[in-house]
Amino acid sequence: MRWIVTCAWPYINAVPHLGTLVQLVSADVYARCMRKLGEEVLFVSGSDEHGTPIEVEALKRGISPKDLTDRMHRYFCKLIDLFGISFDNYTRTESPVHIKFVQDFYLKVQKNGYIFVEESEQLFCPEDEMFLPDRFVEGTCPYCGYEKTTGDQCEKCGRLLTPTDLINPRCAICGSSPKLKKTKHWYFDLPRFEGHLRSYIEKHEALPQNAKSMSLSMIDEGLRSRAVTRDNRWGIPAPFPGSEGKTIYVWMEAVLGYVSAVKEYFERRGCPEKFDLFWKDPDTRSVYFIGKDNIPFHTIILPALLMASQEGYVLPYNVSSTEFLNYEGDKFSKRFRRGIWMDEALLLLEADYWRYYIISTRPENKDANFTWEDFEAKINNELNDVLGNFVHRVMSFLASRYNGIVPNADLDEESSDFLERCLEVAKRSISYIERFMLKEALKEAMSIAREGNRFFNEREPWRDVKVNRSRSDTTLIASTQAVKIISHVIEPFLPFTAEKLWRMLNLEGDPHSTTFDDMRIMLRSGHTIGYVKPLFEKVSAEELKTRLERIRREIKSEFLLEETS
RNA sequence: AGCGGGGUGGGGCAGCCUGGUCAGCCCGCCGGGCUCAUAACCCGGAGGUCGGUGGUUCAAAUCCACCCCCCGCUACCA
Repeated sequence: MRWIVTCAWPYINAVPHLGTLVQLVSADVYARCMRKLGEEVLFVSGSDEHGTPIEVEALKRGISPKDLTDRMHRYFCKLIDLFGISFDNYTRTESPVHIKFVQDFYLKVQKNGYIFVEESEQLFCPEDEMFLPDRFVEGTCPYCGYEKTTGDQCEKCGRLLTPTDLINPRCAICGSSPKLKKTKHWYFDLPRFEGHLRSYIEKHEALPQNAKSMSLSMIDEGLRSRAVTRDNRWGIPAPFPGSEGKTIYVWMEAVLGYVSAVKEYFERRGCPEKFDLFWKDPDTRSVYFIGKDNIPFHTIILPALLMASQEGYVLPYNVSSTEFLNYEGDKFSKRFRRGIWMDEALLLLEADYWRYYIISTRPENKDANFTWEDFEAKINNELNDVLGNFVHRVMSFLASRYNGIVPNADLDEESSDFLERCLEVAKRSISYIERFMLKEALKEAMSIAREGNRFFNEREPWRDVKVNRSRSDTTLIASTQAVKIISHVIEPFLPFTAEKLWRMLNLEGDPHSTTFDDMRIMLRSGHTIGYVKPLFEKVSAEELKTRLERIRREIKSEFLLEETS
């Protein structure tokens, strides 16, 4: 089986916060796990850099959109690397391969008869010389009289609006009053795929229930055609004859990045023919880690586009969507500086602390809440006390009483039962990952350390080492082996910790390229371990908050890591 | 407003599809044990009748109806 693992393309109008990290880490855990199962995996994503918000942001800064996204993309690549997200290709929507792919793709869709043209009237700002998306028109709500509502939905009374409903409409960018102007757009004939989409979704067992029911109810309500083009300047030029000056709507091109990123990967490696093997072979499964807000783009728009191309692309195998991560009971907010941003996080603690927290609070069924108190508790009482301490008590015992050398003894029944249990738990953890239940999988992985602590306690090797040496030999062999098992099982979640364990155990190779099967291989007696050092340290929420405030005060650059590195 | 998801001991969650053997897990709390280990580890205990109301059933957290609260989407924000 081949796998294409992806997550939603981060929109890079600003440095992303921990919410974005949920999708990145989730996808990474899955990709790493699949690799260690010996599967063929391609893990891709990229920066989503077109669209109005970026155009506006660039306008505000007085630079070109390309300059803005060049810089953001570079910075983002750095963050991804520091968080240990193991992309095979992290690209961007400005990639020439992507641009050409999207243009060719839509010409093909048009040739297949799924594109039509229609004229409509839209608000246009003469000052900025651009058509305004609904969100970028402000005005007074005709229902409740709220004066600062936007053109899609009233922020006060919640009623749905169209921008032309607004009293005194204003351009949200410059404040001048927009005029109605005629414009022509190219539409994707989505309703024609209702039947195919319905049967795809109904028959597709792997799709989770939430994605299914939401998508089916949308189809039941009736799908509408969607405009493919926009009047934006910043974006991929629309390829249709007569569409000069228009660009492709960001969402209608960003979802195709999942395909183009694979194409780019193989072209770069000089084997473009492998692209078909990944995207057109029924033995390939594609999985998407996304937030709940964009399920329909992955269960409806993307499959419909793939169908419309008639290229035989494989349809999404699973769309694993999470709810939202909030911050201390509120939404993350850049404006109010509420939340934690990815670069700030790295200045406070190493990536694995965050990876652990992110997965253990992964909002799989309902919104989750980051609180400093919870963060401190999880890091200290679980990561530190359960995992860190188990590893450390075993390794330091081996170092101080055995000179760091794995002793020679046979396993007794109790200790081989223990190792059998560890392997079973490991297997369960892996199977939870395969079923996209990452939170549960991490819990299982941690419970190996829990088993280990119990085993070590019951066997009391500190007593045996004086009076019954051969029994404590056995205890240590089994316990050290459990540490080795942990180094495998934890790798998808905590890759940096897995590396540390690897070096501490003085194993050959690295924990990333060996398969899970290797965890069964016993450490040889006489093997010398590398070094012993606590894996983690405890954190103090108060201290972290103070440090964060200082960082925000002292580092003026928007790119924190560039100034400090 | 419509649609989708959620509401389970002090906190965080699982169970619900396929009704009984489910009230389970982690943290915290209380008591005990141990001393190899980062005052870490192990064992035991207290604490919930599963948002509300009504219904189906021999039996409901689990199915049905209505209601309340939170989140998201509703197609030109991404």
